[in-house]
Parts: sequence; structure tokens; C-alpha cells
Amino acid sequence: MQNELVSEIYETLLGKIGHLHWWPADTPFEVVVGTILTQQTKWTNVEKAIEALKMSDLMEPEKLADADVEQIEELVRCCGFYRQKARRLQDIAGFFATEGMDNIFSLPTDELRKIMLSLKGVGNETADSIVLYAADKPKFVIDAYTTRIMKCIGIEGNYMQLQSLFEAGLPSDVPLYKEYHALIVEYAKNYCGKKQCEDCTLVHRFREKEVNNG
DNA sequence: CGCCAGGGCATCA
DNA sequence: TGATGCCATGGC
Repeated sequence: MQNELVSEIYETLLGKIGHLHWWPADTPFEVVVGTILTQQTKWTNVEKAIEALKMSDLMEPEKLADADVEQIEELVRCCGFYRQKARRLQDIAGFFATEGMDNIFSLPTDELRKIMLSLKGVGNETADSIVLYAADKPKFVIDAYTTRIMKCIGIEGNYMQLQSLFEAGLPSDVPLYKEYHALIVEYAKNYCGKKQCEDCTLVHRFREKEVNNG
């Protein structure tokens, strides 16, 4: 039942928006940096900060870990919460510099997720974004947009419940997970206001289906 | 000027 | 488990 719904939403979004090439980055570590910086911030700000870090030759775990935190603060200031983010970035960089990113990313998916969650500044969404977009392992990312859209359609749940719902309704496929999450974000950004859903044709479509079915 | 952005954490009930 | 306040800059 709900498994079909998950697939149908994907097909609808894909037809409406088309394929996206999301989260372009030169290295997996750059993706990790992006997951922290993008928290509660627009991606255009993150691009500036990433570029600034690269210009300062800090886009490597060892170099970022050894940098002055004040310098990192200035480079990521445009992303907001810059004092927290600078310290958290440095902590994570230190972790990867010590453990070796290849070693960490070759761990089993669930183990990797747990380790990422143990880092300060890494919650459910950021951990899953790292697992999926940096380590290329199948974990479906749930964000505020996903929660909002599903609630509009009539399905509520906490993070893990929604993640289980999506993963149960889809083949365990990394490119699919990546694109689906990207489609949800792109759709919601343009069509779903925080309060009103009047322009949300996706919601209308599935509400009609629901009415017709029962 | 007010609102919100691809969250997470400490604190409290 | 769930709700609340806080972190903070930038764009519209």
C-alpha cells in the first residue's frame, strides 16, 4: 500500500522536475564539509564557504584539523551558526585525519551511520547525508521538506519511521536514493510553503487518489 | 522590517 | 519520546 505510494511520489516528482545531478563535489571530504555547512542555511552560502576553504587550502582533513579555529570561523561565517560549525568541522576533520576516511567509509552501512552520529554536530539527517552522498552507501535521507510533504499527504512519523517507510518502498539503490531526496528538496523549495500547501499540486494529486480509493 | 533556510543540541517535563 | 530555546548570517 504505502510501498506503492513511495514509488508513485518518486515517479511524479521525476516527471515534473526531471533528473538532477545533486551534490557535486571534488572529494568525499568536501561532501562531508557541505553536510555540516548546509544545516539550516541556503546552499548558495555553502558554495561560498567551500570555495573560501579551498582558496585557503583547507579542504583536507589534516589541514582543516590543524588550522586555527578563528580562521575557519571567518571562512564559514556566511553560513550562519559559524562558531559552532567551525568547531564541529574541525572535530570531524580531526576524526577523519586520525582514522582515515577510506577506513571509515568502508565500514558496513549501519556501523558507519552509528559512528557518524557519535560526532558532535552530526544528527540523523547529516549522518545519512554523509553515508549516502559521501560514502555512497544506501541510506534514505529524511529532511524537513520530506516530513512536511508526507504530513500534507496525510502520513506522519518521526525521522526513523519515515526513513523505514521510504526504504521499504524502494530498492536499495544509491543513485535512486540520491535523486529521490534531491527531487523532494527541489520540489518542496518551489512549491511547498511552510504554512500553506495551496500550490502543492503533488499533495492535491495524492489527496484526490485517496478520496477516489476510499 | 519579518520570515525562513537541505539541523543539532542541551534542557526540561 | 516530545517540546522549546538557542545558535547566526544572508536573501527576499
